[in-house]
Amino acid sequence: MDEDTLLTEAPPRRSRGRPRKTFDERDDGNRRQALLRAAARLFRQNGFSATSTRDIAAAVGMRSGSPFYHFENKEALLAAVMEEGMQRALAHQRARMAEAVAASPAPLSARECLRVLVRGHFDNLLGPESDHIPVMLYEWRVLSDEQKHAVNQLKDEYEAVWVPVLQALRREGALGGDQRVARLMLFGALNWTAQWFVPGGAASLDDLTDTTLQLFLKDAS
Amino acid sequence: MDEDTLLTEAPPRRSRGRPRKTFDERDDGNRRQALLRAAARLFRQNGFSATSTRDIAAAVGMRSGSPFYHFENKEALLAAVMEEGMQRALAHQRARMAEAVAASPAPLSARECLRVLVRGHFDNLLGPESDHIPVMLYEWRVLSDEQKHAVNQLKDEYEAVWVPVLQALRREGALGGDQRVARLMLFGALNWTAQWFVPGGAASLDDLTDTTLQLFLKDAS
DNA sequence: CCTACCGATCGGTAGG
DNA sequence: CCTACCGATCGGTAGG
Repeated sequence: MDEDTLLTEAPPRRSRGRPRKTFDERDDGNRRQALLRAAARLFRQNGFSATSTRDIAAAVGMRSGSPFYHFENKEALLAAVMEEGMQRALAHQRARMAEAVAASPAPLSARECLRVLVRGHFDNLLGPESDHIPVMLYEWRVLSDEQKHAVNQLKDEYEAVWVPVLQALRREGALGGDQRVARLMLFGALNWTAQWFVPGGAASLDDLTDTTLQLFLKDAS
Repeated sequence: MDEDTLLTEAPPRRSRGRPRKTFDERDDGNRRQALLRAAARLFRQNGFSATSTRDIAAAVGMRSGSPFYHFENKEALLAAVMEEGMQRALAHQRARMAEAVAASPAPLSARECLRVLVRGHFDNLLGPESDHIPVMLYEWRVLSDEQKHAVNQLKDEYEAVWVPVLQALRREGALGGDQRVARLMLFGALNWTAQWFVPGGAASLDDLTDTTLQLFLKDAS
Protein backbone atom coordinates (compact mmCIF):
# COMPACT_ATOMS: atom_id res chain seq x y z
CA MET A 1 0.00 0.00 0.00
CA ASP A 2 1.28 3.42 -0.92
CA GLU A 3 0.58 5.47 2.12
CA ASP A 4 1.14 8.72 0.31
CA THR A 5 -1.52 7.92 -2.28
CA LEU A 6 -3.87 6.70 0.39
CA LEU A 7 -3.58 9.93 2.27
CA THR A 8 -3.96 11.98 -0.89
CA GLU A 9 -7.09 10.15 -1.94
CA ALA A 10 -8.73 10.23 1.45
CA PRO A 11 -11.43 12.87 1.74
CA PRO A 12 -10.23 15.97 3.52
CA ARG A 13 -10.76 15.24 7.19
CA ARG A 14 -12.63 18.35 8.03
CA SER A 15 -14.23 17.19 11.21
CA ARG A 16 -11.50 14.99 12.60
CA GLY A 17 -10.19 16.05 15.97
CA ARG A 18 -10.35 19.59 17.23
CA PRO A 19 -11.50 22.04 14.56
CA ARG A 20 -8.65 24.03 13.07
CA LYS A 21 -8.50 27.58 14.26
CA THR A 22 -7.90 30.36 11.78
CA PHE A 23 -5.51 33.00 12.91
CA ASP A 24 -7.98 35.74 13.66
CA GLU A 25 -10.09 33.55 15.88
CA ARG A 26 -7.41 34.13 18.43
CA ASP A 27 -6.93 37.28 20.44
CA ASP A 28 -9.39 40.14 20.47
CA GLY A 29 -11.89 38.60 22.83
CA ASN A 30 -13.49 36.40 20.22
CA ARG A 31 -13.09 33.29 22.28
CA ARG A 32 -14.12 35.00 25.46
CA GLN A 33 -17.30 36.06 23.73
CA ALA A 34 -17.89 32.54 22.48
CA LEU A 35 -17.51 31.24 26.02
CA LEU A 36 -19.99 33.79 27.34
CA ARG A 37 -22.53 32.88 24.70
CA ALA A 38 -22.19 29.14 25.24
CA ALA A 39 -22.28 29.57 29.01
CA ALA A 40 -25.43 31.68 28.82
CA ARG A 41 -27.16 29.05 26.71
CA LEU A 42 -26.11 26.10 28.87
CA PHE A 43 -26.70 27.86 32.20
CA ARG A 44 -30.18 28.69 31.04
CA GLN A 45 -30.89 25.22 29.72
CA ASN A 46 -29.54 23.16 32.60
CA GLY A 47 -28.85 25.60 35.38
CA PHE A 48 -25.53 26.80 36.74
CA SER A 49 -24.71 23.87 39.00
CA ALA A 50 -25.74 21.24 36.49
CA THR A 51 -23.52 22.75 33.81
CA SER A 52 -19.86 21.74 33.97
CA THR A 53 -17.10 24.00 32.77
CA ARG A 54 -16.19 21.06 30.53
CA ASP A 55 -19.58 21.29 28.81
CA ILE A 56 -18.97 24.96 28.14
CA ALA A 57 -15.47 24.35 26.88
CA ALA A 58 -16.67 21.59 24.57
CA ALA A 59 -19.42 23.80 23.19
CA VAL A 60 -16.81 26.19 21.80
CA GLY A 61 -14.24 23.53 20.88
CA MET A 62 -11.93 24.06 23.79
CA ARG A 63 -10.31 21.60 26.19
CA SER A 64 -11.46 21.29 29.75
CA GLY A 65 -8.88 23.56 31.35
CA SER A 66 -9.03 26.40 28.85
CA PRO A 67 -12.01 28.39 30.12
CA PHE A 68 -9.87 29.20 33.15
CA TYR A 69 -7.49 31.07 30.91
CA HIS A 70 -10.33 33.52 30.27
CA PHE A 71 -12.15 33.46 33.61
CA GLU A 72 -10.82 33.05 37.10
CA ASN A 73 -13.44 30.49 38.05
CA LYS A 74 -16.90 29.26 37.23
CA GLU A 75 -18.65 31.90 39.32
CA ALA A 76 -16.77 34.69 37.55
CA LEU A 77 -18.00 33.30 34.26
CA LEU A 78 -21.57 33.39 35.53
CA ALA A 79 -21.18 36.95 36.78
CA ALA A 80 -19.76 37.98 33.39
CA VAL A 81 -22.76 36.45 31.64
CA MET A 82 -25.09 38.49 33.80
CA GLU A 83 -23.15 41.74 33.46
CA GLU A 84 -22.92 41.38 29.73
CA GLY A 85 -26.65 40.66 29.60
CA MET A 86 -27.50 43.76 31.62
CA GLN A 87 -25.16 45.97 29.61
CA ARG A 88 -26.80 44.88 26.40
CA ALA A 89 -30.28 45.21 27.89
CA LEU A 90 -29.52 48.75 29.01
CA ALA A 91 -28.16 49.70 25.60
CA HIS A 92 -31.23 48.26 23.93
CA GLN A 93 -33.57 50.08 26.28
CA ARG A 94 -31.86 53.39 25.55
CA ALA A 95 -31.86 52.83 21.81
CA ARG A 96 -35.53 51.91 21.75
CA MET A 97 -36.50 54.93 23.80
CA ALA A 98 -34.39 57.34 21.80
CA GLU A 99 -35.83 55.95 18.61
CA ALA A 100 -39.39 56.38 19.85
CA VAL A 101 -38.75 59.94 20.95
CA ALA A 102 -37.20 60.78 17.59
CA ALA A 103 -40.09 59.25 15.67
CA SER A 104 -42.82 61.10 17.55
CA PRO A 105 -43.72 64.70 16.76
CA ALA A 106 -45.15 65.38 20.22
CA PRO A 107 -43.61 64.43 23.57
CA LEU A 108 -44.39 60.82 24.47
CA SER A 109 -47.26 60.20 26.86
CA ALA A 110 -46.64 57.99 29.90
CA ARG A 111 -48.70 55.34 28.15
CA GLU A 112 -46.54 55.44 25.06
CA CYS A 113 -43.42 55.31 27.18
CA LEU A 114 -44.67 52.22 28.95
CA ARG A 115 -45.37 50.54 25.64
CA VAL A 116 -41.82 51.20 24.47
CA LEU A 117 -40.35 49.94 27.72
CA VAL A 118 -42.45 46.79 27.82
CA ARG A 119 -41.75 45.96 24.19
CA GLY A 120 -38.04 46.50 24.70
CA HIS A 121 -38.10 44.37 27.83
CA PHE A 122 -39.59 41.49 25.88
CA ASP A 123 -36.77 41.82 23.37
CA ASN A 124 -34.24 41.66 26.17
CA LEU A 125 -35.93 38.71 27.79
CA LEU A 126 -37.24 36.66 24.89
CA GLY A 127 -35.54 37.88 21.74
CA PRO A 128 -32.66 36.22 19.90
CA GLU A 129 -29.44 35.91 21.90
CA SER A 130 -31.36 36.61 25.10
CA ASP A 131 -30.26 33.80 27.40
CA HIS A 132 -28.22 36.14 29.58
CA ILE A 133 -31.19 37.82 31.26
CA PRO A 134 -33.06 34.65 32.23
CA VAL A 135 -29.80 33.35 33.63
CA MET A 136 -29.55 36.50 35.70
CA LEU A 137 -33.09 36.10 36.93
CA TYR A 138 -32.81 32.46 37.86
CA GLU A 139 -29.25 32.02 39.09
CA TRP A 140 -29.07 35.17 41.16
CA ARG A 141 -28.46 33.39 44.46
CA VAL A 142 -25.19 31.90 43.21
CA LEU A 143 -23.46 35.28 43.04
CA SER A 144 -21.27 36.53 45.85
CA ASP A 145 -22.28 39.73 47.59
CA GLU A 146 -19.79 41.80 45.60
CA GLN A 147 -20.97 40.27 42.34
CA LYS A 148 -24.57 40.95 43.28
CA HIS A 149 -23.66 44.52 44.03
CA ALA A 150 -22.07 45.03 40.62
CA VAL A 151 -25.02 43.61 38.71
CA ASN A 152 -27.45 45.43 40.95
CA GLN A 153 -26.09 48.78 39.86
CA LEU A 154 -27.00 47.92 36.29
CA LYS A 155 -30.40 46.62 37.34
CA ASP A 156 -31.08 49.83 39.23
CA GLU A 157 -30.14 51.85 36.17
CA TYR A 158 -32.51 49.77 34.09
CA GLU A 159 -35.39 50.12 36.53
CA ALA A 160 -34.81 53.83 37.10
CA VAL A 161 -36.22 54.52 33.64
CA TRP A 162 -39.47 52.81 34.56
CA VAL A 163 -40.14 54.50 37.89
CA PRO A 164 -41.22 57.98 36.69
CA VAL A 165 -43.33 56.42 33.93
CA LEU A 166 -45.17 54.24 36.41
CA GLN A 167 -45.57 57.18 38.78
CA ALA A 168 -47.12 59.30 36.05
CA LEU A 169 -49.54 56.51 35.17
CA ARG A 170 -50.44 56.17 38.79
CA ARG A 171 -51.17 59.90 39.00
CA GLU A 172 -53.38 59.59 35.94
CA GLY A 173 -55.25 56.80 37.68
CA ALA A 174 -54.21 54.34 34.99
CA LEU A 175 -52.31 52.10 37.39
CA GLY A 176 -53.59 50.81 40.72
CA GLY A 177 -52.19 49.39 43.92
CA ASP A 178 -49.26 50.25 46.13
CA GLN A 179 -46.45 51.85 44.15
CA ARG A 180 -43.61 49.49 44.97
CA VAL A 181 -45.60 46.27 45.09
CA ALA A 182 -47.33 47.14 41.82
CA ARG A 183 -43.98 47.67 40.12
CA LEU A 184 -42.65 44.36 41.40
CA MET A 185 -45.78 42.62 40.21
CA LEU A 186 -45.52 44.17 36.78
CA PHE A 187 -41.95 42.96 36.49
CA GLY A 188 -43.07 39.59 37.77
CA ALA A 189 -45.67 39.28 35.03
CA LEU A 190 -43.09 40.28 32.42
CA ASN A 191 -40.19 38.19 33.70
CA TRP A 192 -42.35 35.14 34.15
CA THR A 193 -42.91 35.02 30.40
CA ALA A 194 -39.40 33.55 30.17
CA GLN A 195 -40.96 30.44 31.72
CA TRP A 196 -43.68 29.84 29.17
CA PHE A 197 -43.14 31.91 26.05
CA VAL A 198 -42.31 29.91 22.93
CA PRO A 199 -40.66 31.96 20.19
CA GLY A 200 -42.45 31.44 16.91
CA GLY A 201 -45.51 30.15 18.75
CA ALA A 202 -49.05 31.50 18.82
CA ALA A 203 -48.22 34.90 20.30
CA SER A 204 -45.67 37.44 19.11
CA LEU A 205 -43.79 39.90 21.26
CA ASP A 206 -46.14 42.58 19.99
CA ASP A 207 -49.09 40.49 21.13
CA LEU A 208 -47.56 40.14 24.57
CA THR A 209 -47.06 43.89 24.71
CA ASP A 210 -50.68 44.55 23.79
CA THR A 211 -51.98 42.20 26.42
CA THR A 212 -49.67 43.65 29.04
CA LEU A 213 -51.00 47.16 28.52
CA GLN A 214 -54.61 46.00 28.35
CA LEU A 215 -54.17 44.00 31.51
CA PHE A 216 -52.42 46.60 33.65
CA LEU A 217 -53.76 49.96 32.46
CA LYS A 218 -57.17 51.04 33.64
CA ASP A 219 -58.85 52.40 30.50
CA ALA A 220 -56.93 51.07 27.52
CA SER A 221 -59.79 49.45 25.60
CA MET B 1 -10.74 6.43 89.85
CA ASP B 2 -14.09 4.84 90.19
CA GLU B 3 -15.36 4.72 86.69
CA ASP B 4 -18.84 3.97 87.80
CA THR B 5 -19.02 7.09 89.88
CA LEU B 6 -17.46 9.12 87.16
CA LEU B 7 -20.03 8.02 84.69
CA THR B 8 -22.81 8.64 87.14
CA GLU B 9 -21.60 12.11 87.94
CA ALA B 10 -20.93 13.16 84.35
CA PRO B 11 -23.66 15.35 82.90
CA PRO B 12 -26.00 13.45 80.63
CA ARG B 13 -24.39 13.64 77.18
CA ARG B 14 -27.38 14.84 75.28
CA SER B 15 -25.64 16.18 72.21
CA ARG B 16 -22.76 13.77 71.82
CA GLY B 17 -22.69 11.87 68.55
CA ARG B 18 -25.77 11.10 66.55
CA PRO B 19 -28.91 12.07 68.46
CA ARG B 20 -30.64 9.13 70.04
CA LYS B 21 -33.79 8.08 68.31
CA THR B 22 -36.86 7.34 70.38
CA PHE B 23 -38.75 4.31 69.32
CA ASP B 24 -41.68 6.03 67.67
CA GLU B 25 -39.48 8.18 65.49
CA ARG B 26 -39.06 5.08 63.42
CA ASP B 27 -41.59 3.71 60.99
CA ASP B 28 -44.80 5.52 60.10
CA GLY B 29 -43.28 7.88 57.57
CA ASN B 30 -41.92 10.26 60.16
CA ARG B 31 -38.43 10.16 58.73
CA ARG B 32 -39.65 10.32 55.18
CA GLN B 33 -41.54 13.46 56.06
CA ALA B 34 -38.47 14.93 57.72
CA LEU B 35 -36.45 14.24 54.58
CA LEU B 36 -39.06 15.92 52.42
CA ARG B 37 -39.11 18.99 54.61
CA ALA B 38 -35.32 19.31 54.75
CA ALA B 39 -35.02 18.70 51.02
CA ALA B 40 -37.61 21.37 50.25
CA ARG B 41 -35.76 23.89 52.39
CA LEU B 42 -32.32 23.10 50.97
CA PHE B 43 -33.47 22.79 47.37
CA ARG B 44 -35.06 26.20 47.67
CA GLN B 45 -32.07 27.76 49.37
CA ASN B 46 -29.30 26.38 47.18
CA GLY B 47 -30.99 24.80 44.22
CA PHE B 48 -31.36 21.13 43.37
CA SER B 49 -27.96 20.53 41.82
CA ALA B 50 -26.06 22.44 44.47
CA THR B 51 -27.70 20.44 47.25
CA SER B 52 -26.10 17.08 47.98
CA THR B 53 -28.06 14.16 49.30
CA ARG B 54 -25.49 14.22 52.11
CA ASP B 55 -26.63 17.73 53.07
CA ILE B 56 -30.20 16.54 53.26
CA ALA B 57 -29.29 13.46 55.26
CA ALA B 58 -27.25 15.53 57.70
CA ALA B 59 -30.12 17.99 58.14
CA VAL B 60 -32.27 15.23 59.60
CA GLY B 61 -29.45 13.42 61.43
CA MET B 62 -29.04 10.58 58.99
CA ARG B 63 -25.93 9.12 57.37
CA SER B 64 -25.14 9.72 53.75
CA GLY B 65 -26.60 6.53 52.35
CA SER B 66 -29.84 6.53 54.27
CA PRO B 67 -32.00 8.81 52.15
CA PHE B 68 -31.85 6.09 49.50
CA TYR B 69 -33.70 3.79 51.83
CA HIS B 70 -36.68 6.17 51.50
CA PHE B 71 -36.25 7.41 47.93
CA GLU B 72 -34.96 5.63 44.87
CA ASN B 73 -32.73 8.50 43.86
CA LYS B 74 -32.25 12.23 44.19
CA GLU B 75 -34.68 13.06 41.39
CA ALA B 76 -37.42 11.00 43.01
CA LEU B 77 -36.93 13.00 46.19
CA LEU B 78 -37.35 16.21 44.24
CA ALA B 79 -40.48 14.94 42.53
CA ALA B 80 -41.91 13.92 45.89
CA VAL B 81 -41.27 17.41 47.27
CA MET B 82 -43.20 18.91 44.38
CA GLU B 83 -46.06 16.46 44.56
CA GLU B 84 -46.43 16.92 48.29
CA GLY B 85 -46.37 20.67 47.81
CA MET B 86 -49.10 20.58 45.20
CA GLN B 87 -51.25 18.21 47.24
CA ARG B 88 -51.09 20.54 50.19
CA ALA B 89 -51.68 23.60 48.02
CA LEU B 90 -54.75 22.00 46.52
CA ALA B 91 -56.11 21.06 49.92
CA HIS B 92 -55.55 24.58 51.18
CA GLN B 93 -57.24 26.10 48.14
CA ARG B 94 -60.29 23.92 48.65
CA ALA B 95 -60.48 24.64 52.35
CA ARG B 96 -60.21 28.41 51.84
CA MET B 97 -62.86 28.39 49.18
CA ALA B 98 -65.28 26.22 51.14
CA GLU B 99 -64.78 28.40 54.16
CA ALA B 100 -65.55 31.57 52.18
CA VAL B 101 -68.66 30.07 50.66
CA ALA B 102 -69.88 28.95 54.08
CA ALA B 103 -69.24 32.37 55.61
CA SER B 104 -71.09 34.34 52.94
CA PRO B 105 -74.91 34.65 52.97
CA ALA B 106 -75.09 35.32 49.21
CA PRO B 107 -73.26 33.45 46.44
CA LEU B 108 -69.73 34.77 46.01
CA SER B 109 -69.10 37.29 43.24
CA ALA B 110 -66.28 36.63 40.79
CA ARG B 111 -64.40 39.43 42.50
CA GLU B 112 -64.75 37.82 45.91
CA CYS B 113 -63.71 34.47 44.48
CA LEU B 114 -60.56 35.99 43.04
CA ARG B 115 -59.69 37.53 46.37
CA VAL B 116 -59.99 34.17 48.09
CA LEU B 117 -57.90 32.44 45.44
CA VAL B 118 -55.18 35.07 45.44
CA ARG B 119 -54.99 35.17 49.22
CA GLY B 120 -54.78 31.38 49.37
CA HIS B 121 -52.13 31.35 46.67
CA PHE B 122 -49.96 33.66 48.74
CA ASP B 123 -50.33 31.27 51.66
CA ASN B 124 -49.21 28.40 49.49
CA LEU B 125 -46.31 30.34 48.07
CA LEU B 126 -45.11 32.48 50.95
CA GLY B 127 -46.63 31.10 54.11
CA PRO B 128 -44.93 28.94 56.73
CA GLU B 129 -43.72 25.55 55.48
CA SER B 130 -44.06 26.78 51.88
CA ASP B 131 -40.72 25.86 50.33
CA HIS B 132 -42.24 23.09 48.25
CA ILE B 133 -44.00 25.37 45.78
CA PRO B 134 -41.06 27.65 44.99
CA VAL B 135 -39.00 24.50 44.48
CA MET B 136 -41.61 23.30 42.02
CA LEU B 137 -41.55 26.62 40.19
CA TYR B 138 -37.79 26.91 39.95
CA GLU B 139 -36.57 23.35 39.51
CA TRP B 140 -39.18 22.22 37.06
CA ARG B 141 -36.73 21.43 34.26
CA VAL B 142 -35.00 18.78 36.35
CA LEU B 143 -38.02 16.47 36.30
CA SER B 144 -38.33 13.65 33.81
CA ASP B 145 -41.25 13.73 31.41
CA GLU B 146 -43.22 11.25 33.48
CA GLN B 147 -42.58 13.21 36.64
CA LYS B 148 -43.64 16.40 34.93
CA HIS B 149 -46.80 14.70 33.80
CA ALA B 150 -47.70 13.61 37.32
CA VAL B 151 -47.18 17.06 38.83
CA ASN B 152 -48.90 18.70 35.88
CA GLN B 153 -52.12 16.92 36.68
CA LEU B 154 -52.13 18.54 40.09
CA LYS B 155 -51.22 21.91 38.62
CA ASP B 156 -54.07 21.65 36.15
CA GLU B 157 -56.45 20.83 38.95
CA TYR B 158 -55.24 23.88 40.84
CA GLU B 159 -55.58 26.19 37.87
CA ALA B 160 -58.95 24.82 36.83
CA VAL B 161 -60.51 26.60 39.79
CA TRP B 162 -59.24 29.94 38.53
CA VAL B 163 -60.32 29.73 34.92
CA PRO B 164 -64.08 30.29 35.30
CA VAL B 165 -63.45 33.08 37.80
CA LEU B 166 -61.16 34.89 35.38
CA GLN B 167 -63.61 34.31 32.55
CA ALA B 168 -66.43 35.86 34.55
CA LEU B 169 -64.30 38.87 35.37
CA ARG B 170 -63.42 39.24 31.73
CA ARG B 171 -67.10 39.18 30.78
CA GLU B 172 -67.75 41.88 33.38
CA GLY B 173 -65.01 43.95 31.76
CA ALA B 174 -62.97 43.85 34.98
CA LEU B 175 -60.05 42.04 33.39
CA GLY B 176 -58.35 42.98 30.13
CA GLY B 177 -56.13 41.39 27.53
CA ASP B 178 -56.03 38.03 25.83
CA GLN B 179 -57.53 35.31 28.02
CA ARG B 180 -54.62 32.89 28.15
CA VAL B 181 -51.81 35.42 28.20
CA ALA B 182 -53.56 37.47 30.89
CA ARG B 183 -53.87 34.40 33.09
CA LEU B 184 -50.21 33.53 32.65
CA MET B 185 -49.26 37.09 33.49
CA LEU B 186 -51.38 37.10 36.61
CA PHE B 187 -49.69 33.92 37.78
CA GLY B 188 -46.37 35.46 36.86
CA ALA B 189 -47.01 38.47 39.06
CA LEU B 190 -48.09 36.22 41.92
CA ASN B 191 -45.34 33.61 41.59
CA TRP B 192 -42.64 36.22 41.24
CA THR B 193 -43.36 37.38 44.78
CA ALA B 194 -41.41 34.32 45.92
CA GLN B 195 -38.33 36.15 44.62
CA TRP B 196 -38.70 39.32 46.65
CA PHE B 197 -41.23 38.89 49.44
CA VAL B 198 -39.76 38.97 52.94
CA PRO B 199 -42.02 37.43 55.60
CA GLY B 200 -42.43 39.80 58.49
CA GLY B 201 -41.33 42.71 56.32
CA ALA B 202 -43.19 45.88 55.34
CA ALA B 203 -46.05 44.17 53.51
CA SER B 204 -48.35 41.42 54.77
CA LEU B 205 -50.00 38.77 52.63
CA ASP B 206 -53.23 40.73 52.99
CA ASP B 207 -51.45 43.80 51.64
CA LEU B 208 -50.20 41.83 48.66
CA THR B 209 -53.71 40.61 48.02
CA ASP B 210 -55.11 44.14 48.10
CA THR B 211 -52.52 45.42 45.66
CA THR B 212 -53.06 42.47 43.35
CA LEU B 213 -56.76 43.17 43.03
CA GLN B 214 -56.26 46.91 42.68
CA LEU B 215 -53.65 46.36 40.03
CA PHE B 216 -55.44 43.81 37.90
CA LEU B 217 -59.14 44.64 38.23
CA LYS B 218 -60.51 47.53 36.26
CA ASP B 219 -62.70 49.37 38.74
CA ALA B 220 -61.72 48.24 42.19
CA SER B 221 -61.29 51.56 44.03
C1' DC C 1 -4.76 27.83 24.83
C1' DC C 2 -3.45 22.44 25.48
C1' DT C 3 -1.61 18.38 28.26
C1' DA C 4 -1.74 15.95 32.13
C1' DC C 5 -3.10 15.76 36.32
C1' DC C 6 -5.00 16.17 41.38
C1' DG C 7 -7.94 16.34 45.44
C1' DA C 8 -12.57 16.65 46.65
C1' DT C 9 -17.11 15.51 46.30
C1' DC C 10 -20.99 13.22 44.72
C1' DG C 11 -24.85 9.77 43.84
C1' DG C 12 -25.54 5.46 44.81
C1' DT C 13 -24.97 0.36 46.51
C1' DA C 14 -24.02 -4.22 49.11
C1' DG C 15 -24.54 -6.24 53.14
C1' DG C 16 -26.03 -6.26 57.46
C1' DC D 1 -31.31 2.77 58.73
C1' DC D 2 -25.76 2.45 59.24
C1' DT D 3 -20.99 1.00 57.58
C1' DA D 4 -17.92 0.95 54.20
C1' DC D 5 -17.15 1.63 49.91
C1' DC D 6 -16.87 2.59 44.59
C1' DG D 7 -16.69 4.73 40.08
C1' DA D 8 -17.51 8.97 37.97
C1' DT D 9 -17.22 13.62 37.60
C1' DC D 10 -15.94 18.09 38.75
C1' DG D 11 -13.38 22.67 39.35
C1' DG D 12 -9.12 24.00 38.98
C1' DT D 13 -3.77 24.16 38.27
C1' DA D 14 1.31 23.70 36.71
C1' DG D 15 3.97 23.94 33.02
C1' DG D 16 4.58 24.70 28.55
